[in-house]
Amino acid sequence: MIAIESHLKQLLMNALAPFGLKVTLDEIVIEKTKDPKFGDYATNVCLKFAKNISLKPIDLAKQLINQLKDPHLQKVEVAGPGFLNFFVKTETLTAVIQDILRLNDQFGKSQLGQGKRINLEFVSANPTGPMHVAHARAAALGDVIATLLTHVGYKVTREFYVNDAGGQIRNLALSIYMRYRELLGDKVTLPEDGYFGKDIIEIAKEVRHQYGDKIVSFDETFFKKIGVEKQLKRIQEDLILMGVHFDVYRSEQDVRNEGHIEKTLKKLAPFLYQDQGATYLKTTAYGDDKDRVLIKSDGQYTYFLPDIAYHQDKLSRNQDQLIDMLGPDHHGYIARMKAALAMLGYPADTLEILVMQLVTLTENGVEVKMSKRTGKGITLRDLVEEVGQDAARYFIAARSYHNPLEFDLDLAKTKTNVNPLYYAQYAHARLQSLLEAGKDLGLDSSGSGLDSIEELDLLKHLRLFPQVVNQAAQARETSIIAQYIQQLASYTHSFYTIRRVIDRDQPKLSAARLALVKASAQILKNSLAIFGIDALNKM
RNA sequence: GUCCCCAUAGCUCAGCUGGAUAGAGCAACAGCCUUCUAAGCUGUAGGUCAAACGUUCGAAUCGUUUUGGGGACGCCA
Repeated sequence: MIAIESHLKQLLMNALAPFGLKVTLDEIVIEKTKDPKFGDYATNVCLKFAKNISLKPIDLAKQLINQLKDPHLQKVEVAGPGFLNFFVKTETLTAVIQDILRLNDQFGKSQLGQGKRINLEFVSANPTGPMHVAHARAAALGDVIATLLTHVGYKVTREFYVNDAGGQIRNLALSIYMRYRELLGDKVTLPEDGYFGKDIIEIAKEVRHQYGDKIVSFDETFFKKIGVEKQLKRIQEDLILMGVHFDVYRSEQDVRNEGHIEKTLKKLAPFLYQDQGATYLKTTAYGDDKDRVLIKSDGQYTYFLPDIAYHQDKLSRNQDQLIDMLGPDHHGYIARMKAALAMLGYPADTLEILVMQLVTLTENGVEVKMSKRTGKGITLRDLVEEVGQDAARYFIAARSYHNPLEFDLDLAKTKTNVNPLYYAQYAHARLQSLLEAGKDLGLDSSGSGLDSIEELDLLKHLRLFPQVVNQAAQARETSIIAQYIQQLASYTHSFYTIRRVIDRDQPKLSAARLALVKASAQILKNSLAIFGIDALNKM
């Protein structure tokens, strides 16, 4: 299959040269037309560059058109104020069918990333309690972005940072201990910043079951270890519910124990200073709006210092680029972490931070804040149990991460056309049933005889898939794939309804249409696979 | 006060490396099943792209300002 956009760009670049216009490929914009009367593709180069050589756009277009002879083009027209409209030969458009049928699930993949290693850190929920809907969003998005990057040739490591050190974990340990004492009949006062959830009582019960009543004093290390283990296990169970797998769980405590902090401090030495007993990092030297404390006056580290050490640790594990996915409350953190990495000598684009916006849930048009079961905030588990893994993943990843997400629970549960995931699945199931019913007719992948609007729309859209995947990966925008899927499903349903595929009086045309059906089904499958969703053969 | 995100149809959202008449789904209305899955299709209606100014042959898209909404600004993590 010829990549028509780049082909046309090349053609235009060569054609413009004799006019004294030196234009790079990147400066030439080829766009898909909205209206078939403008052909298949259009360019605005004449509008853009005519004035450089003191011509009217329309005159340049008229002269240029004679240079634009090409075997793939049926004709080229000048339109409007100076657009060039390209009408592509049908044979060129149908060539995509053969490519898809040859490459199957490889169609759409590329080597754009050239094997570059990307470490994508996401979720990293604190092991102090159950994961909530915000974590669900991070989990689904991160996982789909990772798949997307893998598709375009990056080597991706999915990483979860376990915040198992620091004050909050001490609070967790203390909370479990107090609940444990409580079980033994003691009157206790829970720590002010403690954790009061039912999960803590459960853990205390398990501790008592396992160790009996013999623990008399607060052994911080012991309770931390127990607490983190239990909570992390729960988190991992939840991630499985979401269909998310991490390659690396990296413990903050390990990062600390392995001496990364000391090493990092040493490297940062030129940028450190003391003030009122605290150690500051001069992040303002690299664009932050104020300097940040690394070591508090009581000798404890802030969160920031181990986190710098952690980023250094990730990079030392042979990673070319880091991507962090964070919630909106962390946006202030971007400048300081980038500053720190710059001080450590890394190029500015080493760290990329995706700031994800908030999630709200609605039911019957009303925002749902509390879980019906627990009366607390809605957990990831509540969400998956309510709508299922596929819908949860699709609804989350179908929206751009940088906009707030309104998750409509009713919609995700609806098994009708209202639900975009069902719409796409239904399209796939219908195509599969055609292939089943028409398997005696064979497939004609040459595409000869396909010339209706419905067929051409579908063909043009199928051709776009590889570049859509690349574009989505580069923008880290899974929503672009969802848009593509909805459009593909729409073209598929129109084609299905309007053109009869299996017609035994016209076996040649049927075979050609079946090949198109097979190709379309394959791309529906490939695109859903990016979301980690299996296409359904029957519904 | 500073910073980040956002504002497009009644609702949920696309479109934003500037381009021809601003799109989709839902909701509303009118049609389409004796033949491949009606969980579908076709059509009608619905808009001051928050506002103003600017850049441009051309602005929903770029810039400035204003308004409105959400969030962040710790020796918390």
